Amino acid sequence: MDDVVSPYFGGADPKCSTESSHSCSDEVPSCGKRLGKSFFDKECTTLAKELLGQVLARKVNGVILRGMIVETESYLGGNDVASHSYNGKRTPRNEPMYMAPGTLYVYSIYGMYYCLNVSSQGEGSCVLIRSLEPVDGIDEMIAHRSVKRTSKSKPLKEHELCNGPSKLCLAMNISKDLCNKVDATISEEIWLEEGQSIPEGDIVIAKRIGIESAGHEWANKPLRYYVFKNKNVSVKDKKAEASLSE
DNA sequence: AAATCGATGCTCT
DNA sequence: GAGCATCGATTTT
Repeated sequence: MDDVVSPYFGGADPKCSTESSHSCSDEVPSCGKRLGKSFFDKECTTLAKELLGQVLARKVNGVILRGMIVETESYLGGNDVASHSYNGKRTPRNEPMYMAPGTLYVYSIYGMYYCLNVSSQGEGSCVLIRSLEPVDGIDEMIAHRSVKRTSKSKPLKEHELCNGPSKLCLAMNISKDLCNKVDATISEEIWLEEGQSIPEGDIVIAKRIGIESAGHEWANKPLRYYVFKNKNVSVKDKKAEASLSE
C-alpha cells in the first residue's frame, strides 16, 4: 500500500491552486484566511487541538510554502515539569512563551535543530508544532531538507518532509534568527491560515515525545494530539488509538 | 520495523 | 560542564 491519500487534505484541493505562480495579489500574503489574535487566545490544550487541520504558511524567497498541522503538543508552564517555563521559570530563551498568544517561540536544540511553538493563553504556556502534511511548495521543502543529507541517501517521500518538529523547521526554513518572537497574526513571512476542522473523534490524544527526564507523572500526561491515520505524524501511539471508536 | 549511536552547540547552572 | 521538546545513518530483527 502506497501513499494513501489523506482523508483531510489529499488530492484535489480546493482553496489554493498548486500552480507555480500564486495569484495572491495584495500585500497580505495569504490565500486561505489568516488566523488572527482571537484564534490563539485560548487555553493551551484547546489551542493545541484546534491547531490540528490549520495551515502553517511561510514565505521564503517569494515562494509560499504551506503545510497542514497534524500533530501538536501542549506545554503548560506552572507545574508542567517538561515545560521550559516550569515553575514560572523565565529566561531570555523562553521569553516568547510569556508573550501574546500567537507569538512564535523558536528554540535551538541538540546544537543543530530548531523547534517551533506558538504561544497560547496562560502564563508561559505554548503549543509545539510537531508535524505537518505538506500542501504547497513541496519541491522547495525537498530542497531545504536535502541540504543536510548525504547525496546517496534515499529520496524523501512527501510524508517524510515534515514528520517531526525539527524536520518541519528545516523544510520551511524556520530558524530562531528568522522567526523567534514573530507575531504570526501580522507577519508576512510566517503565519497561519484557516484549514480543515478535525472532528473530535479523529483526534488521537497521547503522551508527549522526548521528555522522559521530566519523570513518569508528567512524561505520561496526555498532552499530545494528532490526526488519526495521517501519514505525516511523527510517532503513533497504538494504545491511544485503540481508545478511539472509528 | 526497531534499535543503536554519533553529531554538535546553545542555554542555563 | 551537563543536558537537551532531534535527526540521519547504520545495523539488526
